[in-house]
Amino acid sequence: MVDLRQMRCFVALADTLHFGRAAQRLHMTQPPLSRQIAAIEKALGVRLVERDSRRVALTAAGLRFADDARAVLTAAEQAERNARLAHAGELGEVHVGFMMHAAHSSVPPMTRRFTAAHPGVALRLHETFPAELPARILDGRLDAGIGFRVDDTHGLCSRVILEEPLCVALPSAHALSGHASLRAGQLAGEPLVAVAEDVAPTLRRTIHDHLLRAGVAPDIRLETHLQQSIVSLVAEGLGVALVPSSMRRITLPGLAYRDLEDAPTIEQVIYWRRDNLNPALPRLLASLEAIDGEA
Amino acid sequence: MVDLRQMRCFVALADTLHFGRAAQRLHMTQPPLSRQIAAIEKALGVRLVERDSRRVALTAAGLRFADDARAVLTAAEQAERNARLAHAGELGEVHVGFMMHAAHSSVPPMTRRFTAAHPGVALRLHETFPAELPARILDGRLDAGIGFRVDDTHGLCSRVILEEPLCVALPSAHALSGHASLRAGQLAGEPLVAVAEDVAPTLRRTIHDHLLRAGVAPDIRLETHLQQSIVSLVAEGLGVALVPSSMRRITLPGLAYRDLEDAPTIEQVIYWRRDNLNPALPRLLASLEAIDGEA
DNA sequence: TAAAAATACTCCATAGGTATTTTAT
DNA sequence: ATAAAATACCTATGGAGTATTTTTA
Repeated sequence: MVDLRQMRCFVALADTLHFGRAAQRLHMTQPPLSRQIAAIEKALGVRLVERDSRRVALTAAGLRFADDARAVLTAAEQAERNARLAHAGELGEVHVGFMMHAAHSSVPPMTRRFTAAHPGVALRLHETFPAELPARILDGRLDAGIGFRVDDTHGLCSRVILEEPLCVALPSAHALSGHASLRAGQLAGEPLVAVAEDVAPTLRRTIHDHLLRAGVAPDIRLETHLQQSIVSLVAEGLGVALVPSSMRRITLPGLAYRDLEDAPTIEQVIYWRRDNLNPALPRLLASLEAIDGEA
Repeated sequence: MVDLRQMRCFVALADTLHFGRAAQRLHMTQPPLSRQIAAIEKALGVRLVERDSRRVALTAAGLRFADDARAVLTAAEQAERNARLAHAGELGEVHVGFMMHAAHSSVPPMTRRFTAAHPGVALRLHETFPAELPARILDGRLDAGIGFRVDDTHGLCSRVILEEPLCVALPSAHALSGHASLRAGQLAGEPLVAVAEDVAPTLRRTIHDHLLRAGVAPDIRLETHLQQSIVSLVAEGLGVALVPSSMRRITLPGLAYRDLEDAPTIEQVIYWRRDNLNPALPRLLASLEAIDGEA
């Protein structure tokens, strides 16, 4: 079979149409070049060059092979370059799962920074149910996940990327919506909408503790899996809720948000498998530095 | 630089993820394969495979390189295949120039046959002024030309592909158009339209001789370069003409054709450079066998 | 006759083989 | 203890160099 060295020989000859000068360009002498060309023709069983002592000309097959060989050579160079780029984390893809509410806080600036800094790496964003995130990271389908703090048990690393206060989401027709800001105590007796315990235990506990400290017994009437669902239900007048401030980007008819005085904060973290060796992952983490506050 | 053999080694390893089995697939033993992989990694300066005595796994760069290497290998195989096809005249292109009136006789069946029989060869048809045909064939821009017989002087070969009788083109308002067919003698005194002497000497001479034999002195009033122009001028009432029968395909308002009794025939030939080594040219010539009469 | 490609012969780099060691579970 | 990759060492194929011959305009 014809190898790359032989293709390089042939391309040089096709370019120069002169064995001596082609050999010179290849940093070799003429005789081995003649032998390589002969070897190629023998391997293919096809005459590629018409030559006599005065003239070297490509046959139709030679013309074709020159083109194809050039393409193969550039593809081979590209393969090497790509391998180095992939190793440097500048070529490839990163799969990031995120809980939907992050789409309104950390995800947009992260995406802008990362794609600008590393145009060769495709950032694949996957909207994912909170409960599925750790599993998909552990089985390798995702490189990283963005969501609420998670128990760092099973070989996952994490880093806080955003800390935001909770605020109150309430029906705009609600009596309390007349106030510019609310205290936890004012929520006494209100039916609450919150995420299920197993979906976001930290958030759930934060809300619980804050209300208890204000002497309010939490009365959770409805549980959902997504922050989206919470505000939808609130907009329908089915209760009030404490949600991360970035949810304020989502506006719905009948829905109002109010600041919560002395609001507890909730952390948004990115986590990934400690032994993930996608070279683009460190680049992604770097793009998340100092995003806090930018959102 | 990484060569094709090394790429084959790497692809086998990427496919099997096992040095021993990959080596087996490559018809070699494990140690040289290990060395080849190490050599690739050294050449690239990039780790492509994470391995220990239990597990072999590709890195991100390795995954990328495996894909690219596969592409390079198939491109290399394609290059070899293409060279053989081009040699066999089954891949490439043939450039054929033709005088316009051949577009209505030999060119259509030739095109149909050739493209059906040799789908890999692009048949490039070039409408060409008669005077330019031999020059373009001699300088290599055309592989072959289709037109009237030409002097076989300068290293050109030719073959007759069609022999067709002349017929009379005359204005439909002309008195002679009342006859179903005409004899040469009836054209006595009619102003004639004909191609210029230097454009198609054979045709010109054939017409001339035929009329003279019938005792008619040719009265050529207008000379053109193309058969098209002749019938256009005839349609405008500027004279009558003797044209190849295939011109009857061209109908114009005011234009009529009539058979010519004892009509002389004119040959259509294909000619090419004797030393043309386009392997597709013999295929083209073969496609022209027995076209005579089919048009 | 001269320019250029082909051939003859030599040497060495390297790919592959066999035997063995190292490594991690 | 075992399966599998790495290493050591050897052999031989083949690619490149030098010198020379052949070819054709």
